[in-house]
Amino acid sequence: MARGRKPQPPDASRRSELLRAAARLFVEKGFDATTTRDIAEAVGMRSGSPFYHFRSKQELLKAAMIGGLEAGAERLRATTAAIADPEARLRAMVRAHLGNLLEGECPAPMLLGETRALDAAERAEIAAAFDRYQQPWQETLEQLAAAGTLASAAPPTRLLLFGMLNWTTQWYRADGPLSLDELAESCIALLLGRAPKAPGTAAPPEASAGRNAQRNTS
Amino acid sequence: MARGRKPQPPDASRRSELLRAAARLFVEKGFDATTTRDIAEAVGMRSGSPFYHFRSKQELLKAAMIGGLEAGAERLRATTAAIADPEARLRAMVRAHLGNLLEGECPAPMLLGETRALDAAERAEIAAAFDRYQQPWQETLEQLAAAGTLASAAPPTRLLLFGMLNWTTQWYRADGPLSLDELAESCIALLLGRAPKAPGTAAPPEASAGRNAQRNTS
DNA sequence: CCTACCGATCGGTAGG
DNA sequence: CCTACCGATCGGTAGG
Repeated sequence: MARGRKPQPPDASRRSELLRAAARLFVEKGFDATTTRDIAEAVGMRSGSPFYHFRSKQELLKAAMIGGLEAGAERLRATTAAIADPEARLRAMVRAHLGNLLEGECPAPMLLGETRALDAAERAEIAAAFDRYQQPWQETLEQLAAAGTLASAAPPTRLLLFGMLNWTTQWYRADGPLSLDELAESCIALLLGRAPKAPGTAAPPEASAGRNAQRNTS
Repeated sequence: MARGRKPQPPDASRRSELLRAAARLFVEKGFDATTTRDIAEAVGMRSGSPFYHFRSKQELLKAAMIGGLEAGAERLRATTAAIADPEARLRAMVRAHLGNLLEGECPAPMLLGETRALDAAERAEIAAAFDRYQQPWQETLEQLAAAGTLASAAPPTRLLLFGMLNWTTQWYRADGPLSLDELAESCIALLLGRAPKAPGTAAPPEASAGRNAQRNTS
């Protein structure tokens, strides 16, 4: 009787520890700037040992992205499937996606740019995982368009929405003045053409007094 | 009489050749994956020569970003300043920004993530250049909000809009079915809560038949 | 999973 | 701006 939790060949838990450490480091420092030694050290291994679990650094990235996307998709489905009203469902999806993104649960979209380092076949696998993640979104957008709540659900809409959401990783700070709930509400408001209704989001129109409070990059 | 076009110390044209090559390569392959040898070769120099013009690889990145942002801001101002109607002005700004971004004129926002490689002082300089680029946007958004055309111009609005626009670099393909003008129109439509009015943007609500035509990543 | 190590590459510099 | 080069780092492997 070994001490593993589940009966699996080498040591499945070490493998997923490596994956989580790799994902975190890739987000923090980028794929190229993260060394396999960094990853090994983060889980208490020696420099050569990650290669016992993964053939290459690229495979670590691929596995981390696909794993993260699938976990995120599952979380999305779980918090969303039971909601019948499309607007309420979209609100929950936006909130869940921002959580995936900004609370460290599924930073995969932040790593999209790093797939440059992968070859075509690996990129295709990742693109398929992204497709699965996006599936429920298009459906909900079309329901909203059919109900007249959303002006258009033509293809660019979903991609522009993801842009709005995913770009938050470039400027949102958890210690800033905006909570995740308020941010989600702002996204919905912009998308549906309404003023945000959550408390505290609004600021007097003249605002400014030192530009904006949020960290200010593009 | 030397053969330079302008009377400047070392050789100003070689310097800007290096900057343009560096910007292009950094966008293509990322900062870390681009070697100073790549950059040298792109302008026909030997491996050590870029360091005659720039102290370090980091300085190349910093100069390329700031130069690109200032050129882009100038282009934005030029195509925009004379337009009095705020909605028409925003439309022109969106179109100009997408041109900066996607037609290779000012890829600086695509390099935002690469500033990880820089130290705090360099990042601050770049943030200041981004601020200057964003200045005219906030004003126009506030005019639109005051006129009731836009639901809210509170701080997140501008950042969410930039997200929508900047993320297009992750999925837009010039050889796809969507022209830049149509894309700009889609952005405006989403922002102002209207159906896109340009020709060809719309697709029958059921669309699909193989997911979407645009390259499909988050 | 560790020890020991290799081959290649890279940013940067000396010295013209 | 070139030649020649250094020191350091890095992904990956052999061989247990």
